[in-house]
Amino acid sequence: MVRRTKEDALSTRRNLLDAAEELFQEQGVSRTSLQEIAKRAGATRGAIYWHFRDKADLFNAMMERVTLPMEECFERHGSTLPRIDTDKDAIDNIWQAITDCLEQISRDPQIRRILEVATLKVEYVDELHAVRERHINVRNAFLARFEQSICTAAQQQKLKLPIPVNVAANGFHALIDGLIQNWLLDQTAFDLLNTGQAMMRIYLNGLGFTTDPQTKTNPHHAMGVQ
Amino acid sequence: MVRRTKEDALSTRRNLLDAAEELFQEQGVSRTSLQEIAKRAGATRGAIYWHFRDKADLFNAMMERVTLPMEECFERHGSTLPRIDTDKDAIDNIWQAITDCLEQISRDPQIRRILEVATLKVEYVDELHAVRERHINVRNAFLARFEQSICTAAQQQKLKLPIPVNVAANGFHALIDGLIQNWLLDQTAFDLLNTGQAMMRIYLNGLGFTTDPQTKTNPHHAMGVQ
DNA sequence: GAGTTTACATACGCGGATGAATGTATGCCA
DNA sequence: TGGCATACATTCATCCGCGTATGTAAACTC
Repeated sequence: MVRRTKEDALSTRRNLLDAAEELFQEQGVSRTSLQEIAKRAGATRGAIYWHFRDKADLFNAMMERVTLPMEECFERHGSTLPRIDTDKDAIDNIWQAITDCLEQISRDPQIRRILEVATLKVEYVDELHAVRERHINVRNAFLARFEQSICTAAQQQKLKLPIPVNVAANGFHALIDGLIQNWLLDQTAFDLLNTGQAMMRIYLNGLGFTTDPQTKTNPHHAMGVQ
Repeated sequence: MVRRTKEDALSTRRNLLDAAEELFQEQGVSRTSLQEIAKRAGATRGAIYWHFRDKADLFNAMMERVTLPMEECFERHGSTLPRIDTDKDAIDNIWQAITDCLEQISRDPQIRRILEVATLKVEYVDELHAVRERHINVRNAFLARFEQSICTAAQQQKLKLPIPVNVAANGFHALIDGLIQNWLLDQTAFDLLNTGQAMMRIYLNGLGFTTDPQTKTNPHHAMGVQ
């Protein structure tokens, strides 16, 4: 084989990650050999070992391609901490961020594939525990964020929460997370975005918040999705 | 090694399943060899191949030890379909069943281990797809059950639901499922039972149901846990 | 108490995956 | 236009796990 230019190398790397994505989804991570990945990418194992240290390194690189855009959702909608004197309702930021996420998952097949791999097709142990830690960190960031928002919103609406705010945050996260995971298990079972918004309304309503029936789907903005 | 009696054989089988449980939890299913399982159980691979066809068969047998007691939770509380003229509130049955489940998970370390393996330490592909199908079936049964209950309860309380009943059921399931999975990810993060009950109250309240603040933890009854 | 079955242990052969070592042809830079 | 680094391909040695075949001694049956 001939030596490639720098752009060719990047494309090779992309092809490897794409092939890994597909094969991981089809057969699971552990049952997929580097040989197979290389073959589908039209390369050899040599290319893999050039771009990545080992399979775990490749896996982590693959995960980067989805965690980044997902985290952007939250940065887009209120990266600053909510303040009581903000014009918009504090709940609204959360609502928008989640809606944004769900839309992205519904629309982008690549994100779907990777999420499916991450939730169903990989064993969270030892050398892949970086992903697990990242998972937990994302969750904690989400919880802290939501606790703040819900606290502020309660003050805005002069509302006494029926349960402690951290419990409310945990529940909200469980709701969204469970919804996504269940949807990944059978993507024809229900509509992710609609059901998700309905769930949020029910839950927030149960907390005592008055949510104006804003089913407004935000007009798509340019996203940095690969 | 000497030939054992029938009871000894059963105990060997139990030991193998116990060892598999532990090792699967520690290193994941795919990275655990039958050799290791046999060694920890104080036996050889011969014993495994006597009791089980292969690793997938062993895995399924291990799962049986938790799916059965969990399914019993629902059979205990209203195995019959809810009727409008039933004395108790239809929601109450669901509440009790979920509470029962959560208690069992909190209490029994074996159930916890197996659930952890099932959600984090295994790849749901090909030969293990029996488990995945069982998962989906359990979910569907749960959904059907909850749809019935919520429908009946709405009539009992003369309530017009804000969202379609199947959407409400999906959301409820996602909430409980997500809660359990998140708790498994970090069991010190929150209290499963209390948070679960709070979540149910919030969600049902959001649907419009009046839930009497019944934090009543049902007195433990004898369970057929293994 | 002889034969059969059970409940394993041991031994064997095989494929396949991994990581490292080595080969190689080209792009790039001075 | 040489020389070095790049971007792989190829080869090699090793190991490990699986399934199966076979051995075996005790339990059970009659």
